Amino acid sequence: MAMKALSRATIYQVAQLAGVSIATVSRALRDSELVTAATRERVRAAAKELRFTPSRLGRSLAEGRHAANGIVFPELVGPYYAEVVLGYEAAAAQLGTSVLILATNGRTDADAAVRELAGRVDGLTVMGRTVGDDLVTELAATGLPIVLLARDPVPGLDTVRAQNTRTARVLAAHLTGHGHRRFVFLGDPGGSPDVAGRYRGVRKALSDEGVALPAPVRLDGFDLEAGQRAARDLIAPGLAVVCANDEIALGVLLAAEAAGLRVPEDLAVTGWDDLLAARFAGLTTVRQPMRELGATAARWLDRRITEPDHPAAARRRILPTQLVVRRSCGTHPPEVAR
Amino acid sequence: MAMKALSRATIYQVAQLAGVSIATVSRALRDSELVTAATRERVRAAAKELRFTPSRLGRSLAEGRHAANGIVFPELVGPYYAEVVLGYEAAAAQLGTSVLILATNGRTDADAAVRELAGRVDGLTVMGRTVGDDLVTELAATGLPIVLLARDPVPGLDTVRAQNTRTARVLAAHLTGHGHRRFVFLGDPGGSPDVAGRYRGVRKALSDEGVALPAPVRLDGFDLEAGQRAARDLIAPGLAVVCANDEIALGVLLAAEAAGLRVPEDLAVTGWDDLLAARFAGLTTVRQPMRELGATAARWLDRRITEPDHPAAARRRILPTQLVVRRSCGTHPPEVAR
DNA sequence: GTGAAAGCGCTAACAC
DNA sequence: GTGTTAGCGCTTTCAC
Repeated sequence: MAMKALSRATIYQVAQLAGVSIATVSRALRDSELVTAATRERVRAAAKELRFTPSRLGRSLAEGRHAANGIVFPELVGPYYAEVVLGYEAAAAQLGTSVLILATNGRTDADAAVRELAGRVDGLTVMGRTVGDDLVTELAATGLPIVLLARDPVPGLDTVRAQNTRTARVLAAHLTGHGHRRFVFLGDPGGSPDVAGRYRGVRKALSDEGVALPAPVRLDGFDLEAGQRAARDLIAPGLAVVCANDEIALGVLLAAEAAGLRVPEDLAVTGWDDLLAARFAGLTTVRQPMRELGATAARWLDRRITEPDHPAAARRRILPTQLVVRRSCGTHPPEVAR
Repeated sequence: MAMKALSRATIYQVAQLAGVSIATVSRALRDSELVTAATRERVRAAAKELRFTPSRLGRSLAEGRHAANGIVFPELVGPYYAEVVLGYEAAAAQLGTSVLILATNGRTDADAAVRELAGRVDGLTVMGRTVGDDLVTELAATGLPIVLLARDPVPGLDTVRAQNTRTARVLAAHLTGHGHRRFVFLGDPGGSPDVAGRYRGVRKALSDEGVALPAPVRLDGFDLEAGQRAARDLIAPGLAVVCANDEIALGVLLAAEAAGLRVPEDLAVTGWDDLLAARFAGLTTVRQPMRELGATAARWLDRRITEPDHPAAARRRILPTQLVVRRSCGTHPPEVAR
């Protein structure tokens, strides 16, 4: 009987108890073919009695790998990033690797935090507006596998993103189809590559129809309050407000209600992401495959990690997104569901 | 000029380049007082030239600590867990530790995954319905600091949770105040300690007023679809439907609409969590301090890790929650805002 | 089949 | 002040 297991047992103790060398313990526990069934059993029993679990640190140091990878994202507020991270974690777990998360979240020392993270993982997924391309390039140059997610491509690196520009054009066309001619875009294209793409798409579709899209209205955030504040001194009857994401759009909806403007009769509003709230707010928006974004990044990264000798060309994938028409974009025939 | 930095530099290379021993490199880079300014500079320069960053593995192995801790949660679906995890990450980052996340998410090998995670961290936060108390106790017995989050206490371990029972009583009283007398509870108390507390509170408050609460209606999930399905063959005029969380409640709302029942005239519905969608659905619910839950757990865990010699008694904290009255619970005077 | 021993990259005693 | 050296806990040649 083992008396205590307070300080974790090491491979040496198991070896001693089983009457073998540490090498044999290592082999036996890893199901190597080079051990007798009898020895294996003896070692197993000893390990069990001592409640032995190999030290991750010792193992990683010896193997030269962490069996973990990291994801860096701007913030976990709002369901969007959460869903992406969940998809990532689920895929990584399936591949047998642990996940370290890092939210840069307006942190001033984001670079340092990412560098630190880089030292703990076999590869890194870098999302959107977190750190600059220079750091990404620098880390990639050290041989660290990196996948870019929802972010402008960098030569030589895999990139996964969602369709922005094209669906934004569809969205804009839908709005002009409703007869809208006066537009504003709420959100900072400089704040995220995704938003930049959406802005471009809307502007393009509008200019194709001879409608001008003013410069984007930059907000001090991506959340509901930011949208609400901005909308207050902006909204007016006849306007179509295209928002960078759903939270902003929901803020606009609240502001409109407060101002006594009806949506969509007086004001059209659209979002992006198709959050749960969008459905209940009757918000026209664009759905994106959030989990799939995360899962794809995790799988690609794993491939880069496990096949380092396979320096395949950088891959790029753009996952499709989809316009979801609800009430907020204009008056529809009655059969249009919520 | 360093020619390449493809394979990461080690402390030995820096030592050689600087013409000192590895011990001096270690000291210089860690701002030890035991090095001349001149030496320090020389080492710094060499390290910079080689783009040297100490190996996390080597360092952790030598120090005997990971400088990381983990959080285990059931799933990241729904904004609730995401917010908790964000609060956790933010607090941990401030304390200088990395965060490993693990979503058990219905995984059958949750125990194994948690054991594996336990080997990578200095401490663990275990949330809700993930793994059993037996495993938690076992891990705690090895000396691993553990904090329980949104989960029934285990002797000797710190526990952080949100107020459930008491606010549930307030909620139920509010409903009877509206005149409701027929109730159902949607959600499985066995599926989460939080839900169990909510059910207890509602039942208690009702029985205090001589109203009986039937056995809970167990769902096959905690999401919108589950609520929708369950509501279909359940809802009837005059019923007050108390839901375990907002997503279920939102599902009920959709089912009610489909069935041609008006809320709150024909049917009262309440949720729990105060998701963004609840606001737009006019759903009466209970707000909980999600980020604060995560942040508190992270801070408590850090304290346990950094002060192992301080075997303070197990702490328990119940963070307050708050009833948010909207339209769905009953007809209100006009001044009740959304 | 099994053991001895050499690392993996660092930190921290202990010498000088 | 700086260097030497012994670990930290494992994996993996290389002998036997």
